[in-house]
Amino acid sequence: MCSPPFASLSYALPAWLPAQAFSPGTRVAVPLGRGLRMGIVVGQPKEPTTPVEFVLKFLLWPLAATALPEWYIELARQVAHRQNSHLGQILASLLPAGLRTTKVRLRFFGEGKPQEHTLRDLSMLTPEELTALGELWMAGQAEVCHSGHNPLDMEQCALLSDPPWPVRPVATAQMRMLEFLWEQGAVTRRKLLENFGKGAQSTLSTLAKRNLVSIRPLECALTPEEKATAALVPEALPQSFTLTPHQMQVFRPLEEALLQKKGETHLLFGITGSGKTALYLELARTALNEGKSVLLLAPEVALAFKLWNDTQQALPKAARYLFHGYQSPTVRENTFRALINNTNPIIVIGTRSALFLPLENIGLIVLDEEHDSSFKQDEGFMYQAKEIAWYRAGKENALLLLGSATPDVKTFHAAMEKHIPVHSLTQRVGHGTLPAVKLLQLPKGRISDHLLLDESREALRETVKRGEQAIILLNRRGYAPLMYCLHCNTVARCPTCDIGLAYHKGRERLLCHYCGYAIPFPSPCSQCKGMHFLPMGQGTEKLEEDLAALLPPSARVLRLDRDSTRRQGRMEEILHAFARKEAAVLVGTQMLSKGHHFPDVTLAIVADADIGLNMPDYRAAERTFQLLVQAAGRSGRGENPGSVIIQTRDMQHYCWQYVTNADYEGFFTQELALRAKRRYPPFIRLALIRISYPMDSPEGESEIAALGTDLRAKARELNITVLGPAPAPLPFLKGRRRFHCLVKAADWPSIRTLFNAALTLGGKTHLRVTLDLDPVNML
DNA sequence: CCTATTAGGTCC
DNA sequence: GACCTAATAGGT
Repeated sequence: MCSPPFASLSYALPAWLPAQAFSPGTRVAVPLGRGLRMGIVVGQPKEPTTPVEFVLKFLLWPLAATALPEWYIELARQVAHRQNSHLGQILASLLPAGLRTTKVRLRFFGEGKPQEHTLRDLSMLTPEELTALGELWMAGQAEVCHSGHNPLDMEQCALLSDPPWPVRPVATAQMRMLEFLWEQGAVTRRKLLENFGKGAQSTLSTLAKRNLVSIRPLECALTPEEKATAALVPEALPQSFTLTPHQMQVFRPLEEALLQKKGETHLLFGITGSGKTALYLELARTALNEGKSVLLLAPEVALAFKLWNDTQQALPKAARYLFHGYQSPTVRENTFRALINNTNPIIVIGTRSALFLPLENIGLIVLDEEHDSSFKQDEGFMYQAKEIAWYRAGKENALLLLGSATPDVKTFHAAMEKHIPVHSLTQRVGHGTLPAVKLLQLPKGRISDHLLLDESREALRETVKRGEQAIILLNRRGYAPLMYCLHCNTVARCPTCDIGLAYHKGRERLLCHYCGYAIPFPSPCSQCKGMHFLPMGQGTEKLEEDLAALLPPSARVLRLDRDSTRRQGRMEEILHAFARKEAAVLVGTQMLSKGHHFPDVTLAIVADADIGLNMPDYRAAERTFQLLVQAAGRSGRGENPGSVIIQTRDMQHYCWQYVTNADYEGFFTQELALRAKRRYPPFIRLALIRISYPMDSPEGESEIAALGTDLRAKARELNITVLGPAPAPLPFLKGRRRFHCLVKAADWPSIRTLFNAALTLGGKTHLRVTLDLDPVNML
């Protein structure tokens, strides 16, 4: 059952269709209660199990002639077990929306004109009539029509410009709709109208008339933006994918591992700019020649897109599919359908969700930038793509290749322990050498007007004067992270999260980065009605503004962060404009540190290197190291040598010496020693039990205490360490009070046992308790 | 005493 | 999630 109650229920095989029409994996319509539901046949017990306590209902009708492969159900079963959730729940989140609906019409081609039935119609027919239709179905004389042809579902609404929008402040309906689209991205017309109720249609058409919002038909393959970008690429990225002798040395053993089909995992440890992509593509070619399919995964859409374009160049004849979470449901559904029971060798390129496509006959799975935290989904149903990829590769006897310049400490530890073979690329392609790195001391305590130190500013001016490009990394979006009211000496805070509101100048809003709460700005202080505020600290928006004043007017500055890329296709536009040298400087958050290839960038500045270092997370140093090495790797990839400036308040931190020398192994050794001493992964298994209750619930506090006592008692029994429950680093969020329990154990099963115990002991309380194995986000 | 509202459980 | 039932509060 793929909608609540998500349970596995038993149904009787009907007389009107043979059993093979309902083989495992078939999507079926079944009666439930007095309605109809969509479900998936997960098995056929040979003999009736227990004596029947109730009368079974009949399966009504299959929703497709081809079933999902059995391994797919097994994969879902494994995931469900690990999450300890229902199989139906998992299947529901894996299947694209169109395959979960019962709103279909069945068309039967008998004698005379074809007859159409909805499922509700079918459930009213007599067994004799159904038998007649069953014969047509089995003879292939029937089809399933998805009634997605309603224009409401086929049109997509998207913003055409960034805020602030030229709308009168009194036009609240228009403003709300624009804000909604900004938050949600492109949505179907139905979704938009459902969210705004009556009058929405006229608001929408006004916005469309004023060219603020576009209404376009949904495309079935690529969105218009994607097509435009794909067409742009050859001129923007003239890259060669012929392997150098150095790359060949690494390619041979990997090729051999691929051909042996033993389901092995290998690590490709190659410095930034060493041409890992060329190796992936050459291996993909090998796999295709073997008649095997290939799955190429990147941590985020922009990088998946880059791989997509690279594949186009290197393997123009291969059948390819792009798949990621920002595609429209229709596009994703089409890809999903096309892959069911496909046996031809094809390449699928995408983000982590592409792992759950029903792609078969896989010879190679690549996880590029394997250390990236985006490979873990940490909301909804949580999974680590690396584990799923490992499972899939094992089942398919495919080669799983993990690639990174800064591997996950856990992966590298496994490699050092000889569990995974490592292949190193130690030279940059072409003339590129690794950039020289310089550390600069930021003044302690005092908040200065300018984020960039004189030396950084000078280096920036020089770079621009030479006609080269620079990138500046600042991991803080918005204009200012805090707004200080000069009248009552307080900071504007989010009412539900108690976090300082960040000022976003372009949007003319103060907003909470954790729950999305937004208020217009300027507006009077909520405490004292004062109108005088002092922005504190600097975000990317402010930096962009300062740079415009610092540099000659001819040197344009572009900004890449979550705000500037909200509109569909904007990220590609910005990256391509920068690649085409339409701007001299690109300012951005960590988005810009990842994988992009700009040959003319010779300077990378990390404006505030300490931001990530002070996070309450045992991986803070690892993350910072990875981020900085990746960012540094953007510099000096072309003919000219590059340099990197890192501004920090804490010159003494052990992280920096390894960053300046790009010494991964040195960092690894020190980090590992620290983790062994402090008992952190990879030496133990770490999990986080998140507990929260509504702020207005008076029972919460005592219930937490009771649960804590139970947990610790159970933990002693299982020989597990439990710390807490303690208030979470963000103690209030979205109107809930939040607590954490940090769990350290020797293995995963005992943690799961503990958690299940906690759930039953907790029983019916006001608490919401969730388990996060190997948490990525510790806030 | 009757009806409107709601919390809780079941669906095969 | 949708729907049914039992329990409860509020009104006549």
